[in-house]
Amino acid sequence: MPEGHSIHRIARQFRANFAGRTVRASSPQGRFAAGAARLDGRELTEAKASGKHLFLGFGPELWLHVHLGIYGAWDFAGEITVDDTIASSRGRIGQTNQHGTVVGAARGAAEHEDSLASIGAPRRARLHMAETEKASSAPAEFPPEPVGQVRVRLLTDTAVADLRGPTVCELLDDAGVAAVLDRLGPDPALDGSEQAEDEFVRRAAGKTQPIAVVLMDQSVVGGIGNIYRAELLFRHRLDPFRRTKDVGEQTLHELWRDWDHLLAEGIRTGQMLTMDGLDEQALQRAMASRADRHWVYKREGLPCRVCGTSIAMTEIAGRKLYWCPFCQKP
DNA sequence: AAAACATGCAAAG
DNA sequence: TTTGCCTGTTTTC
Repeated sequence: MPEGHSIHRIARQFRANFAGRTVRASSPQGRFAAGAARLDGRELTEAKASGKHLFLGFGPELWLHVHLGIYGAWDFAGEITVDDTIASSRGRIGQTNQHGTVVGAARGAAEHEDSLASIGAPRRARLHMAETEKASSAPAEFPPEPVGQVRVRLLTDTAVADLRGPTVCELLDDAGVAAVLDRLGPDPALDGSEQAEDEFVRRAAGKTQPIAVVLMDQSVVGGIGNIYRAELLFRHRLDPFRRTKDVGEQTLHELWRDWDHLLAEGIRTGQMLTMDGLDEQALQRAMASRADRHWVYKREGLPCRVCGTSIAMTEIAGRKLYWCPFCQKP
């Protein structure tokens, strides 16, 4: 279920707790036994994300490539770093100032940094990372017994990471990683350059498919899922069904920059906050209820926050699409 | 408590 | 086009 921000946070977790460590690798479930055997005893050297894809490097020419799909999750335990704004309570989100503006909102790739004030020294804990995150107290024993269908377990002296339910879990060499990255569209959190922005516009601009479909096409731009798609379209008051070639390059550039902004916020907070500038009260409501968290996503039949029109929903390309028929008129 | 649903994707048919 | 993944969350009974 996770969209791009979650995968970047998982990559960061691996950098913080596993990079530079020798790992024991196994497949408690058995379905990745051969792959785990090849990883076993090697050093985890690198962790990066592009779109919804995670790449863990194990020295030269050996990568673990993971895609979580809908059900996938990583569970960390042991001596691990924890983002305390998430914690077990589902968290307080970023400080807001008197204008209701989010303070410290990242504005680009340069600000996607690992060193966040909210992440302290490693401590004994457990951390579930999927589309949402939940921290809890550490299991009594280390390493803990695998729970459920653990495809891969990566274990250091002090930390363990269990992968369950992935759509993709495979080993690649450098060329294999390059091939995957090549078929993926640019990801502003991986590459916030102007070239990446131009690449997105180039990949999108000529398409006759609806903009709602193209935004979720991972070969056009990385990391946008069903929620960010719906919310981006509303934020730009765009008719979801307009052919992408008719959207205009200016708007495509604006969509890229807004995605950069939302993704940076998602990575920073661990939450998909798609309504900027909420006051404290609205923020509390948003945290308490999904229906109060977004402009249109999962708000079918509820009044549009801007014009009061009933939010519409239909299925397009097998996924539910939410939009305001008035604000996002053709 | 049980059922329905989902913030994807790839493989199978 | 359908199925499998294999789980957490939300909704319904």
